[in-house]
Amino acid sequence: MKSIASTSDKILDIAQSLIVAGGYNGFSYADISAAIGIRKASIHHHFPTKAELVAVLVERYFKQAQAGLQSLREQAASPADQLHFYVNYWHTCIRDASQPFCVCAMLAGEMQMLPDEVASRVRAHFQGLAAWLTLVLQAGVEQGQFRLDKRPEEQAQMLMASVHGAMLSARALGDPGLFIAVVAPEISRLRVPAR
Amino acid sequence: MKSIASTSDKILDIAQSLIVAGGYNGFSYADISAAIGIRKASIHHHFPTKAELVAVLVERYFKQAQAGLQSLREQAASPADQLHFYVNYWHTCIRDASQPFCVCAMLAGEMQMLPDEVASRVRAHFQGLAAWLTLVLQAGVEQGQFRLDKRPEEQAQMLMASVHGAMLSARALGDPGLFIAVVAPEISRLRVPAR
DNA sequence: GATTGCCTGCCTACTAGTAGGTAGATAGCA
DNA sequence: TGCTATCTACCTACTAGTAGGCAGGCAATC
Repeated sequence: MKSIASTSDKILDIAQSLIVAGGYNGFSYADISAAIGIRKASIHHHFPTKAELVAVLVERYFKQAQAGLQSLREQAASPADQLHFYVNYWHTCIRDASQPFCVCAMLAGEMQMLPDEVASRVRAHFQGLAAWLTLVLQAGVEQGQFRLDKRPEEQAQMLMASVHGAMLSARALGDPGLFIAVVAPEISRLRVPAR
Repeated sequence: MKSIASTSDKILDIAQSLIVAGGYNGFSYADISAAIGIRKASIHHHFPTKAELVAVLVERYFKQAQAGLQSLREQAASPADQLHFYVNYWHTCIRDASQPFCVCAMLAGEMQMLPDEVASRVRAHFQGLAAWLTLVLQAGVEQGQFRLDKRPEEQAQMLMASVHGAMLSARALGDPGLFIAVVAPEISRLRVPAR
């Protein structure tokens, strides 16, 4: 079960943290090389081109995210809890600076100049996240936990925008607490008043 | 009144559109050079370093934004109208792709690796925008136009996040209409119900 | 059981091209 | 004259990517 990370996994890990810090054009093979103590050419052995590296990276991120969200829906007690766990995941990441930004949110900003194979995967992540949020909101309405002003799909888009915007504000203003301060009220207003 | 744009203005204009497209690391002096038909070295005459160019650019953007928001507060009839005009400005920019993203939102993502003189100005823009939104919301409450769940400063942060997140979603999903679909309901829910 | 050949992972050494930036000449203008 | 804006020509450092080699593992063959 416990296995040491393969070189290609290490490359992806480092690349991911570099992208989170500075985007697609914000890192080079030389940066990765220095970070994991391997020659530049060896990275090309695993990932022939930068576009391919990032495409694989986003694909991996997409799958991890989908799996995580899926298991959240299976395990967390209620739709409200599912939402709570989701935002809390990011709250923790941002607070301890382990991954203070979503890779896909980062790349979404650079969409216009991303290689196609990367751009399409970033788009897929946004669609997947919106779909998950829609399902959770729908379930919450059915169970009488949420009351929405708008259709679940629209409310999901609003929530997703709120999360990504809050990440941006937290980063711009250098205030990790801002993330939860923005997102928490956005969620709690969906809940039907306790009686 | 009508004056042809100076070379340094043209440089800033092009640089701004390039940053909007690809961020700080997404453009080079060569790109600007090609776009306005001037040699690379001539750009260095106007802006010795890239960091300085972008710092001046963000400063200019900050001042333009502040001036625009200020005059909006003086001219627009009501706080609700002021908010309406603000989001409509971006709605138009995004729809006709003239400036489909806020420079500072773009740069905020790259905050960690931005030169200090740029980062501080990006932060200033976020603070300025939040302050403006706070003032508008406060005025709206005083005039009985808005009813807020939270303190105006918090509500302003939520609104700002929503706007930036909506820009990101619109870009990621390639759907300009998504911006207003997300932001409009976020604003209309602040208004007290008509009676 | 040794030999053969292939595969993986990494290496050194290199390429062409681009990055930001500089030095110094020139042309026009006050 | 001196200033401003531009130019040509160049620099160094770095970019993504390539060529070719080499050590070790694995597996089929003799």
